Amino acid sequence: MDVECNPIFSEVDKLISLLGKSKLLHILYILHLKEKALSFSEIKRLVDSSSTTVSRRLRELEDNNLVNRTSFSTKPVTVYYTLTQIAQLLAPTIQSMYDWVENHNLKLI
Amino acid sequence: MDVECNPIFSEVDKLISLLGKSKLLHILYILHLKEKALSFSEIKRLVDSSSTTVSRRLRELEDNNLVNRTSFSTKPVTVYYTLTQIAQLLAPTIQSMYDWVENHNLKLI
DNA sequence: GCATATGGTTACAATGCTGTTACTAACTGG
DNA sequence: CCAGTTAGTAACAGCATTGTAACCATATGC
Repeated sequence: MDVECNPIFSEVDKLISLLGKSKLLHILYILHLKEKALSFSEIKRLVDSSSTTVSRRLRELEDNNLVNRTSFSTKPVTVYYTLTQIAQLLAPTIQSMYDWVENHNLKLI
Repeated sequence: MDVECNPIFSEVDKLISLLGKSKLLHILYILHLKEKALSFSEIKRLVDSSSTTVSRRLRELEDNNLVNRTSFSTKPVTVYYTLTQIAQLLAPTIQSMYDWVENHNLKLI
């Protein structure tokens, strides 16, 4: 076992710390469900959060290669976000978390 | 979608906040892998953490019905922890998180 | 000129979480 | 009596995260 020596455990720590940030999981889930590129304002509306939070989360997701950011020179500018290939492989895991919550009506503290 | 109105989303928030606490996911994972009851000190050793942290996490897991706590009147007293049935249903999700990290050698920030 | 829309950033105070240290209590063995 | 084992708890300082409010630039419509 040797948690302290196994690099997998510290990498999982980073992942769960990232996923635990407010709204981040919902952003990934919504991008997965919609199966298309979403703009900043669409994401902001769908997760019902402030610009600050959405901006912070999208930046962190991009830094970790979990979302692609593409900006188009429309007027005004629009920026679209999609899941990266690696994030799409994580999507079933995220989905199963939502399913678990839904199927066993919990009362977590 | 309506994240703000959907009770599933706020329940998932609670779940991910819980899972995000330090060492908590590792405790669940180890209890899943070992497939048997583990004592406080075994858990402490396996996840390589302080009494304080292990104590806090086990208490939170118990409060959320994710672990069973059973104490035996040996001398000195021993306390054993196991996954609840509902936690066992979450175990594949947790396993898939570890697998994802292992299979796509990441460099998360 | 002014409001609105897009997509953000900055600063700040409050809250929450973390690790460390010290401590408890019951019991055994020497 | 003293050390060691089991299973924790209490207090505290420091760090991280959060939400709020204000602000920025660019461009269109009236």
